[in-house]
Amino acid sequence: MDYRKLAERLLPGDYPAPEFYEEKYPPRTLPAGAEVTRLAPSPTGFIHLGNLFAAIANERVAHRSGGILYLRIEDTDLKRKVDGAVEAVIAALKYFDIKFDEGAEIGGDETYAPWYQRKRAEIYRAFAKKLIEEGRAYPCFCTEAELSALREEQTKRKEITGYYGKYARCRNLTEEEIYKNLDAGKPFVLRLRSLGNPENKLKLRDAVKGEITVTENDQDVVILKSDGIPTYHFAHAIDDHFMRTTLVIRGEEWLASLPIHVELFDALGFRRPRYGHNCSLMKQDGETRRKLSKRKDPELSLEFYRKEGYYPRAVKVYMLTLLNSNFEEWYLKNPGADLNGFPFKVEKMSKSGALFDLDKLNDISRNELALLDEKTMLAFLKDWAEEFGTEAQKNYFADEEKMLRVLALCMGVGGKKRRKDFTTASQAMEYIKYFFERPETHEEYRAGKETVSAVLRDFLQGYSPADDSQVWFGKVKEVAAAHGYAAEMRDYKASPESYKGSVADVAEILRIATTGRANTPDLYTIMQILGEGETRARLGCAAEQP
RNA sequence: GGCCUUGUGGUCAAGCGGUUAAGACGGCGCCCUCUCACGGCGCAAUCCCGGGUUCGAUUCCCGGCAAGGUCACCA
Repeated sequence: MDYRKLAERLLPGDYPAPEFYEEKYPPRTLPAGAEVTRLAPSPTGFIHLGNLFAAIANERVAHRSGGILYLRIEDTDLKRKVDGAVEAVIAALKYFDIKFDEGAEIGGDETYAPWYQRKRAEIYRAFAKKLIEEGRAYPCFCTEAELSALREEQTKRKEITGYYGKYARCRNLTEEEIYKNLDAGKPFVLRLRSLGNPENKLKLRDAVKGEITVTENDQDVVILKSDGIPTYHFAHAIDDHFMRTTLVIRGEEWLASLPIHVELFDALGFRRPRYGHNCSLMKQDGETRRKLSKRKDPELSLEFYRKEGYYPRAVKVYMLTLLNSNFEEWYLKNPGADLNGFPFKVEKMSKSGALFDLDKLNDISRNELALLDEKTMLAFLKDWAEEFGTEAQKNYFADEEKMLRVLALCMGVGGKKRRKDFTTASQAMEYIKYFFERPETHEEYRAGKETVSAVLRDFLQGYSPADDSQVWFGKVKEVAAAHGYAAEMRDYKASPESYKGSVADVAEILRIATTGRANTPDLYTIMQILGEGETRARLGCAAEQP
């Protein structure tokens, strides 16, 4: 068969020779050991936790090694295209401090552009044509119906499905048949003529999994779809070669198609990049565990964390603890340290899929928030409230001075120990509500109504905002003693039966009356922040209707 | 079903021929304490199973089993 003639018929016109592209996209001049990694999302605009997981790994590897992280958009499937998606991806990742050195909508060095696969059609066709000329690719005229019939047949006979060996009908079409189909205007795809044999195993080194066994590919996979656009596999080989990627870190779900990629790189005469297949995030679902899914699990969406008001750094810290097992230990020794200072290693990446653990994230989140100073916290909460808060919550920020005092108290700023009362912004806003709004409901008092009223009236009598905390607490003790409660905790513990209760119970009455809650930070400071008028109003109100 | 990957407490995991089998989260208890939070101390809980190899296997080999992934003109 005259392959050159066929190639010209299938992809007419002059295409540059491979050498042209080798020169146009020369090997990068980077220091020894520098890795070039990439993120290659399809432009759906939906970027989730799994994407972030891989993104952090790619970013860390590139930047730890003095290399490059770039963004390539895999827009070969029109159905997946969403307007503004690329900007959304960039913004979402920037939120987690992941920045690209080059790529779509990034600007900078244009040497390896374009970064949209749709704009690279000529390159793919040039190499497809070359493959046809070499007899390594052929047109396939099978219709979708024929293909699914074939698949059905294979399934019924319990054979491996796909287009391969004796099932690859168009692989052995005669020259006449091909031209007859072409003349008839039949649409066609271009398939790889696979030379592989699945009996043959190939041992490869995966950067995260170590030694892996790969079965040779024997599928005549589609490389150019009927619209002349490449499939993922073909575009991957060409793009990662000419963009000079050194390390492809991608999800484990790609491991199954690695044989295809191996054969494609070989057929094209390209040196393969190194691969690292990372595990996916799992979720417990009843008895079994499964990959986090877009439809079922809201926590997969990055939007979920923004809405809840997780501090972005907390999410990143959690991702890093899952990504590198020694990260947690390092971070324990260097709390609040620059995350980029951690010596991230691909080899340290986990080989098995981790169950996503919200408890752990929450713990990390509390710790991260406790690390902030009140100004940073204020800015974070304010931003959150602007976007997701209620009108009332937005108003909390009208008096910044007061908010700063509230935050300082709730975070334990100035005290010996930081407080860790909230894990997210939404929770924090709920938590500090009583500083800004009168409590609508009050938790149950343990004391009886008469006692509550009496205690409150008594306290109100002696209350003076000028008191310091010592004097203030002294007065609480006096009230306690006057109503049959132990003023000193140790007295109460020594003989609980001699008292109605202890100061703690009296403090509880005051606490619930002013905040509505039985548990709050230091009550003295709360009254100071509320001010005399508000404090008296709340206590008085509670005294009348406990 | 074929192929590939993975199996250490409930979760994330360190260890990789000899260890009382780290640590973190969660759970429970105690202490501190005007409540809560913080902090401190402690407890319960783990090497998937069966064969080898070895003086000795959680660690090495083989075989099971289980879980996950994947089998498109989607990426």
